[in-house]
Amino acid sequence: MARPTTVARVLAAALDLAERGGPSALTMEGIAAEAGVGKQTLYRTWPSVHAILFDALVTESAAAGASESHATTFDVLQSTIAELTTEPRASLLRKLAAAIHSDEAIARQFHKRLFLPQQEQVSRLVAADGYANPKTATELLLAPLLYRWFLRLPQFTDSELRDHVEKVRHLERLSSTNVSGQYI
Amino acid sequence: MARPTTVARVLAAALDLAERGGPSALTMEGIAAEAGVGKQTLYRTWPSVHAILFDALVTESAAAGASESHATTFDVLQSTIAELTTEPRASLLRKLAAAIHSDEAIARQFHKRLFLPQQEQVSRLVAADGYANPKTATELLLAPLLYRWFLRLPQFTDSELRDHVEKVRHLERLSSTNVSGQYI
Amino acid sequence: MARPTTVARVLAAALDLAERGGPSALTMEGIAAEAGVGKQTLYRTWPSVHAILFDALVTESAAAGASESHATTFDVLQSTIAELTTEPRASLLRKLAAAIHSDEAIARQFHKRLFLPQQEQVSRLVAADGYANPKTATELLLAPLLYRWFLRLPQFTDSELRDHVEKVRHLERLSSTNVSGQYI
Amino acid sequence: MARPTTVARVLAAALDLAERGGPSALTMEGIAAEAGVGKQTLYRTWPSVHAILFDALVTESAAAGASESHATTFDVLQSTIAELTTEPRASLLRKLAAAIHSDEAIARQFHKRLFLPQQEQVSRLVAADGYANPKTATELLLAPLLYRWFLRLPQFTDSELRDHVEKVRHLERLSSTNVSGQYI
DNA sequence: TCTTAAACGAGACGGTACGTCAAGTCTTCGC
DNA sequence: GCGAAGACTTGACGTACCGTCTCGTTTAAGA
Repeated sequence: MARPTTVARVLAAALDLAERGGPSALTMEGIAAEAGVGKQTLYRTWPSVHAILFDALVTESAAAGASESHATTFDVLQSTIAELTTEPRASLLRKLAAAIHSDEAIARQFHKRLFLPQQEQVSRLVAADGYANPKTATELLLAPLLYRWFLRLPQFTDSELRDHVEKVRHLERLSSTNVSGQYI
Repeated sequence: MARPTTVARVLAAALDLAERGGPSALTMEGIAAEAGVGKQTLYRTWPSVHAILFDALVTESAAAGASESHATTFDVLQSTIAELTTEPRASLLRKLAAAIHSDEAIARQFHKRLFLPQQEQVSRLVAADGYANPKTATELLLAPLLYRWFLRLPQFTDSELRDHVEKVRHLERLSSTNVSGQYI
Repeated sequence: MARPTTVARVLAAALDLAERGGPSALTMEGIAAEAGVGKQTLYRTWPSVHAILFDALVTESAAAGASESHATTFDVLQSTIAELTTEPRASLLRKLAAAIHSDEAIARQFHKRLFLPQQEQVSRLVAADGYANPKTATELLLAPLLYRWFLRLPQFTDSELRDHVEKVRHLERLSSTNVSGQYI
Repeated sequence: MARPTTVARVLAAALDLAERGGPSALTMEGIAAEAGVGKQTLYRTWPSVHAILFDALVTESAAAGASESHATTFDVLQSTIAELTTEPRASLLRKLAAAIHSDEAIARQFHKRLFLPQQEQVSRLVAADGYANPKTATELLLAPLLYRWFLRLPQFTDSELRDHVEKVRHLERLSSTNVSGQYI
């Protein structure tokens, strides 16, 4: 519907504002002004600021990430941390995260479009590593990262992250033992 | 500064609105109208909606919780989940959580006034249980709960929660073994 | 420039909208949508809504009126009233009348293309009736009609109109007497 | 409701804009900006631009006119013409007149608050002059003035106006004769 | 007991952003 | 390659809250 150049200008403006003005600058009016675009053009294509942010994030991922194949669980988590803390992505994510708490639909979108891909990457590696319960292992691996990001605590350093991965690995080996006899 | 009856009316109004209208109804104007109070009365006592919410949450805790002494780690986590999902507390927490993402000061307040008490309760029990690293154990226990709340995933059922606690307990026993030699 | 079918569709759409939606529905966008035509097609042929309305009025006159030869002054005034009060012409005229007050050019067009013909028809009859001052007589005859239409007062009934015409006729006879001696 | 100083600023701004920018500048946003006032302040007191214009006109009348007692019919009509042609009143009236054609409620307000007082002044003088039908005489006197204003024709000069008044006076004397026998 | 200063309700105020509508211009694509 | 469809910028609409600021009016304590 919208012309490609217009879309590009809008998403670039969103990224710019995220980096320069912080999350509170990410308003429909602000983006329109920054992009040199009418408000109606925004509303014609995106129903809300959040929709723009999703597109901006996806675009930015496509541009930046460009599918590096991560070798290890550690690498994926490390790059997840990078995503959560590097601007402008961090600002966009914060803004979306705020919206998650007022609108369940946005929560679903966030989960599906932004979080699941990350999660599945971890899951695949975890499964390849022979964990007994890849699903819970993935949660145990990722949850503390998100927990620290959400509460704005200091993130894992590389060595802490390494320990964290090791710990969960051992846990899962233990679990598999458990399942096979000791506790059932 | 403010009269006790006024404070009570305001906090009650905040709780009412949280339950009835969802997080988006929690505005200064809405609370003032609901409480039958002038806006300036609100601003005289609280600098922002968030400050009111903190007070409302603390008050509600005092009224409801009234310091049950939880015997086990499981019980504490179970009641944490209840807090995260029972109205009106859930709505207030969502609203605050949203603000966390736009204001670091609120994040600190949230962490200090609402989250740390919970965390320390867990920590004490965990330490009493003889975990080698109570701090990381606490994080491993709590993070998945918050993770699911944040992403609005289905929360742990009682049996899942029991498994989760067991898993972390074994992990920490293993870790302590590790530390003493096997893996280093 | 525009194809005859397009022109017809546009003018028909204008008449339709005038009848159905009242004067506020007569916008470029509305007419384009109603006619199933791009906006640029409108602007290519007509510079403004008003231009379309003029064309629609002229077309409608041609279709409806088809030049009945009115015998008497009374008949002409009666049919003038009918024009001012019968849809869809009434709505188009109201819309144009509104524009008269913001744009002098439209006032001139209105006067020249829509009002003068009416006026001259009256003038001819009045002159034929032997009035001393056909010009002022015409004004005295027409002004009250327009005055009532403009202020949305109840229009002349047939008998009131008959009295009105009689009164002006006598006035003019008196005037001619005056002119010939009594007051000069 | 609104504070007197605010009202004064708003009405002054409306008069200023009418004089400087023409009728198209008389928008809610424009007035708010010119008056240095929030839009909500306008909407709190007046439902529309037109309501502001009515107030501005009434205020301006009160300030300017200040109840000159007109001696003669001619004087009243002369001052009516002045009102219709002197800025900023002329611009405000044009703007209102435009609205009359899209909204009947405004027509009623216009008639009641702005036109009737004028009309009654004429009526009183006409009745004092011993006209047989003061109501129709008033209409005959005023209609041509409004007619020329509406169609933006040149207004009556003083001498034309004098003739016009004389003519209607004679007409009415004739009418009274009629009524008493000749034509009934 | 009376006064007096504060806290109060009410809500006007200047702002910012919302989401919508129409104006008039510019671009793309199908016939 | 012309013209219909419609995307574009602009600007006004009317609304919701923001945080500040008067207003009188309680209300509670000290004189």
